[in-house]
Amino acid sequence: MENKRVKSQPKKNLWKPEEDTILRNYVETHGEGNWATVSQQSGLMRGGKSCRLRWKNYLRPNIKRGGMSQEEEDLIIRMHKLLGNRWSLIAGRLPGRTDNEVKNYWNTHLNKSCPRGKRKPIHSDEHQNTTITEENSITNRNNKVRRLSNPPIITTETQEISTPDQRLVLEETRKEEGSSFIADPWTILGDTEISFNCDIESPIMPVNNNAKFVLDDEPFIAYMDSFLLFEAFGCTAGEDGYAEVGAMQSIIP
DNA sequence: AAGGAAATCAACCGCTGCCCA
DNA sequence: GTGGGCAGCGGTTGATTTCCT
Repeated sequence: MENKRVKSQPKKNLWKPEEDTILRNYVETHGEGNWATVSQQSGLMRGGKSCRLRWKNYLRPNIKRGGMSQEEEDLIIRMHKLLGNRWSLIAGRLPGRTDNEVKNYWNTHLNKSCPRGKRKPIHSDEHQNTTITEENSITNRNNKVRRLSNPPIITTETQEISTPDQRLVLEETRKEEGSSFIADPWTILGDTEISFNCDIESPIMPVNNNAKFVLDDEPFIAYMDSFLLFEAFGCTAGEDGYAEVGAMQSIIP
């Protein structure tokens, strides 16, 4: 079976090792970008898009291949719940993973209402421990069910985080990027009700409020986090530059 | 062993947004 | 202001692999 691909001439334009070498050498010499001219200058009979995709998804340094870890899978699930099919943003939270890979992984491993099939899962032991048990919940290794969506609760002073999952995502972001809340803006109100004070200080939208969100490492990621945070919670900049809170219902089904 | 069904994933396609002249 | 070129993104396709009967 292994040799099928070798024996039969592929109809699709799969990349050959020599093409990979040419492209890799070209990019290492000239740098990324100008994909439209790569094919002409390198001699590759490929379109710019194809070259860009091949480089981005397979040849780029630090690309991580192989099965997703439990942590990565968890993160994908949570990020997808929060962001939807924004694969590039989700992949941005997974070092070494590409949007294409994340998308494929979601479609083949995670986006199944009724998991079944003849094949063994790639990580059968992991899938055994993490399964989507119903539409809005996840069972983790410890067999604890985490609810993924609850009706949002809005108060006048603070915005409620409708799901503990949303807090997990943002807390993980904080941990991973070395960001720090000067004062924890989160307030747990009950089992599933968590309050978040949306007065946030960030590199792109400084405000001087009681709860400050400071991202001091990796400016780009911090920028993205700020963006995500503001986008996710419907924050917009007010006239005075202060963050204003929009309707959270708009992002929560 | 053979054939069919299902799963996987690399690659392509089309659309959108940004940049620059 | 606008039109062309390019990069990036998400959706889709289809070849290949794997499993079951």
